[in-house]
Amino acid sequence: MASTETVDRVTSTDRIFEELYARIVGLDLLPGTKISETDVAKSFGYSRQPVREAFTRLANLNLLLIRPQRATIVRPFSRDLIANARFVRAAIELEVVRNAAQSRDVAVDADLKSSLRAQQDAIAAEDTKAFHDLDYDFHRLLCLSARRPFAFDLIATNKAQVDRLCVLSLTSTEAMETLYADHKALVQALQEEDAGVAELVLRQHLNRLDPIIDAIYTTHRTYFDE
Amino acid sequence: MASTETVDRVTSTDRIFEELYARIVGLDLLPGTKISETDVAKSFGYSRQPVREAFTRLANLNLLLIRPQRATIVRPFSRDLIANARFVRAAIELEVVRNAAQSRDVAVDADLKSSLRAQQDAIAAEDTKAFHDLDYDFHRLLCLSARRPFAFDLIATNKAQVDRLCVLSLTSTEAMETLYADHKALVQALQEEDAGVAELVLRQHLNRLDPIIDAIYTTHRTYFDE
DNA sequence: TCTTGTTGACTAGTATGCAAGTTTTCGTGT
DNA sequence: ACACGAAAACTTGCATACTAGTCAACAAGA
Repeated sequence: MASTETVDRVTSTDRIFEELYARIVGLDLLPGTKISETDVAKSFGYSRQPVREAFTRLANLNLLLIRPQRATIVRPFSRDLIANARFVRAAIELEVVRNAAQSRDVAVDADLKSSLRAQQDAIAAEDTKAFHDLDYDFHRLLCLSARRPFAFDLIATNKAQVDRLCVLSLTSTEAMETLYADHKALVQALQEEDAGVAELVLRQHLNRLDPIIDAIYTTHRTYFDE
Repeated sequence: MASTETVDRVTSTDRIFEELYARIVGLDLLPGTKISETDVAKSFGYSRQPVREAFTRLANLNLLLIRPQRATIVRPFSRDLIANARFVRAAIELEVVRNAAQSRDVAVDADLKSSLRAQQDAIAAEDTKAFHDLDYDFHRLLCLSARRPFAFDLIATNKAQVDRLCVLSLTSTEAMETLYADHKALVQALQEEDAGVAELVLRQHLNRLDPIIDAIYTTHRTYFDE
């Protein structure tokens, strides 16, 4: 989770963390699921120790809930935590686009444009998975454009909280087109160095999650902790 | 570091973490200092295990640098990391005051006012330590006022990176008065629900660190990793 | 004197066993 | 049948031993 700048060396802990992270965010492991250090250790063929360290990392990301002497569970959704994650992501990304609008790294412009084209292709192919990946990359490029690459780590962390929820909601073609339009408008605002418009577009973009999250809350309340 | 909402139970890891955290941020442990799991374990009377877990927590906060099979050191200052921490803190806190200006929890107003008065007292007494604590509390109150208490966790985390640096710079009475004036102007802007002014005041407030950090960089370059 | 190779004292990563506390199960008494 | 209590089967927290890799000191050679 971007704590060390160099790759150094991949440890058992890293492998276990990556695997569990993907399974939790991909809802392969549902919220509330009990998950035992011993069991995971057996299934991976490692001892409890690296599993334990992977668990603490995941708990730091609010993906696991570890309680002394009690079973560790995949953290249920929490409207508070989701609101917090969205707040943080919005705060960071808004400052990113404000910075980008004022002093942009034009070397990234080509990548942004090419990302937009690829997004169009994904929409034409109705490939929601590809579009999701491109969306991830687009927001990463925004941070690069503002010369704040590190900022994307925080955005990604908080995005994961919400993404885990949104797996429950199928993305329609119209939704993708809306998001694409936002992206396009955002790039244009940045090129025109109009921080005000960029901020407005981004706020609207991020707020599009509101109805989706509300809908999931009503249909999947069992996965929430409230 | 606000990963679990309930207090649950204080573990050995918690105690070691708290102690080391205070010593690192207070510069009792200087940047670059080698710090061994075994030695710390001995001095605390625990085994390596809880020390190890405390270390990983501190590494997550960018206060320690852990490298496989190499000595763990107190993380040297890094202008990049400091810039990052300041960026994140600014982004969060700006969004906090914008929210506060639009819909404020008036129940916190009394606390803000009383904090301002206490700050005046600390200045009169030339008590920099007390003022620093009050400053910490003031910014916490701002988050409460915006109904975003959790946001302060992130602010505090990133503030710590910078605070660790600023211990090297003695706070003068004039500096305190400037900061106090900022605080006062900020509260007034919030009461007038003027988000624009509040944002400007806060940006200026946070930017007052610029010359201080530059000065420390020139005078204490040995503590930096560049 | 300077360079280089070897050796030994470090380091963190991992495995495993025990302790302390929680949850579940199941049998007993009403 | 139901309530209750004891015990067994879990859980994580912590201690300790071992492994593999890094670094520093020092001796031998140029």
